Amino acid sequence: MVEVSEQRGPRKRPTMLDVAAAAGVGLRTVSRVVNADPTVGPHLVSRVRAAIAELDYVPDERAQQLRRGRSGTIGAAVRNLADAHPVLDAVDHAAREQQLALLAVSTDDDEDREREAVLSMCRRRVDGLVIEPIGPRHDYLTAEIEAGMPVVAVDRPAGGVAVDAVISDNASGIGMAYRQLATHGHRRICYVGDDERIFTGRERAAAFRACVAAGGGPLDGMVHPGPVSPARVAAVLDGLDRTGATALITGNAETTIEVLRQLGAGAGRLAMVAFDDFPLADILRPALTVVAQDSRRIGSIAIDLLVKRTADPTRPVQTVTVPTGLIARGSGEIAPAELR
Amino acid sequence: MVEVSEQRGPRKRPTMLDVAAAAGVGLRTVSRVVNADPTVGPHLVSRVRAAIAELDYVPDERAQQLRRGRSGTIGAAVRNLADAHPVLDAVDHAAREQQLALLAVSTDDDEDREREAVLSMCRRRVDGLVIEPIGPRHDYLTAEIEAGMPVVAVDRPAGGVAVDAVISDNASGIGMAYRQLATHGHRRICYVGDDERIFTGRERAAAFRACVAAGGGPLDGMVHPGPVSPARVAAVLDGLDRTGATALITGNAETTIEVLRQLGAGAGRLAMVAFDDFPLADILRPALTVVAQDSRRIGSIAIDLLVKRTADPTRPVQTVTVPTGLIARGSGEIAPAELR
DNA sequence: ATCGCTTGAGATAACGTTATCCCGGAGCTT
DNA sequence: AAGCTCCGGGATAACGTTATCTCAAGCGAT
Repeated sequence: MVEVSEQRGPRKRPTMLDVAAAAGVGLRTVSRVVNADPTVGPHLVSRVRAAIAELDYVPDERAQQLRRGRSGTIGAAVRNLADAHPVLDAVDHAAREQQLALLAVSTDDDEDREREAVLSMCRRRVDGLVIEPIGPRHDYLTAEIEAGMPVVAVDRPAGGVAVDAVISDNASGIGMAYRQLATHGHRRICYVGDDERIFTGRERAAAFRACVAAGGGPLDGMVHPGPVSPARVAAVLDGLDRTGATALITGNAETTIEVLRQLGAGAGRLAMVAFDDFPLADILRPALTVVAQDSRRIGSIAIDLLVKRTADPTRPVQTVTVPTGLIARGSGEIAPAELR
Repeated sequence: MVEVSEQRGPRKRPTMLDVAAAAGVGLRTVSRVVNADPTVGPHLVSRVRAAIAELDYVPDERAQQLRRGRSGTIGAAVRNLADAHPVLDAVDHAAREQQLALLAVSTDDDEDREREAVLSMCRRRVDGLVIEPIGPRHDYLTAEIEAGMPVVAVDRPAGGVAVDAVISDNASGIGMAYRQLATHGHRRICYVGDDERIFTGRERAAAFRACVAAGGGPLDGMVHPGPVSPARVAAVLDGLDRTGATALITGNAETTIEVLRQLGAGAGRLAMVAFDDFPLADILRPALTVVAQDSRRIGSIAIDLLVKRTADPTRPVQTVTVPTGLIARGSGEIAPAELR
């Protein structure tokens, strides 16, 4: 399983001083050329350029960062790097436009891990922090924020500390899901989603209750927030017959997938709208109607907030709510009579 | 859409010198305490600790890096951050175990973008580079490698430069897919996959041809390498009837998804094995039989190679091939007679 | 012809760490 | 009791940049 071949040994890296010596100019002049300072004569510029090429000189950005006081890096602590993460991708692209590199770590949905990762990024003096908060409290950031570290929370607000946040309009999303099902004739609609100890779980369950109350449908046995587990999902699905529910709203992607897994071939036996879009949702049969978050916009607003706060650290903290959108694909447009 | 609240202004960050002054000790002693040097008396240790807590001192890792000569960071240039990326996740976890941070950039499948991103990481003096190579040539890395930068290519080998690589056993994977279909009675098997200008596309198409040749089946009109596009996939699917193919092997996830999208409800009309596993493949109907790459292992081997090369830069360059595995879920186990 | 002003370029001091060197005092031997 | 080692701790010089300051030369203006 292992092929072998050869390689040369390493050699020392040239520094600005080496370039200066090779070009026969002062250290500062090399720095000026590297930074495209126009006050260097064209003759010297070309001499320095030649020396740089000759020696394969590559400036050490760590030293630049130290000297300049900025790291040109923003840190992103996201829940997961393995699964699709459109927000991270948007953050990556938006950061790149600002000439910022991205230090990415996954928090694995672990509170301690998040703290550790975030503080590690602070030690690296990143120019800003994008956090998908896990735990309820983020006091450990207080000192950093006071020291001027721009922080923005995405998806959920941070607790116990005043930071900018970008969150999806969960209530409106649930509202669209509910109305879509109601419009297609469903009166008994059930909701299963995340634990209410989690911000999004809390918001979405609350919004669902409000919809039912407003719509006048039955509420008893229809709302199922809680930790995502196969057993809990199974219990909810079993309960559908008892309550006579003909439609289901799932509150997050994880729940959605577990529901789909258990429904299997019986996916057509109830109407369904899922919170969170995901790749392949359009390939399922029936194709899945979803409430999609505008990840690209969330990411770019996050970076935008960071940049703005960097420019003006005293600006008021704000929470931006990004609209969600319903994508009708079929599963939510089945009338009760059409269910098999 | 915007809520406003308040925040305090920033304040200056304390340095080691400030801590030393506050604790009434020498600068060096603070450094020793921070680095847990045992040669500091317990009395001073507690005094320094108190000063650190008092001032909210956080060491500047950039300065440490500059002084120590190592950045404690490895750079990963991957094709895409938006989609699921198990290798990146594995790299993240493996790096963490080595106390290394992860600088992640997406190359967006663009050759120039890759070069730019990689060189940017070199300027940051990352301790190692994990690259999912895009273009055919990576000569731009020569100087860096000679300067001692450890580099490992994943998924595909790098061209024109001697670096370690971790790649999946594409040939064996295609072999398993082919045999699985053959075992279930298929004689006319078709392959559609990536462009042969791309390494994996080339390897997998070649392996498929070898399988057909060995199995004695028809080859004419059965092999369809090329850039992934809806039109090309449509053409291939149309051709299935003409050639009488009863089974299909797809060469990468992108192709697989396009095929599934076009098959829609007709997914049961041919047997299918896909190269590359993806989330939800088990939820499709029929559930998708796949050849899965061992992403976790690829990622951890990549970091392992980086660490080893850091320890011994003169060690021979090696290419590690990681086995792939067939996961039978149904779509590949349909006999020709069962096709509807 | 001298003065002042612009322009190009070098010397030198940071940036915030860690490593090297050195020193003063305690504890030991002879 | 003097000389020795040992050890805790401080002064100071790096690490590789950029910013400030200085200065010499060139040049038009009075």
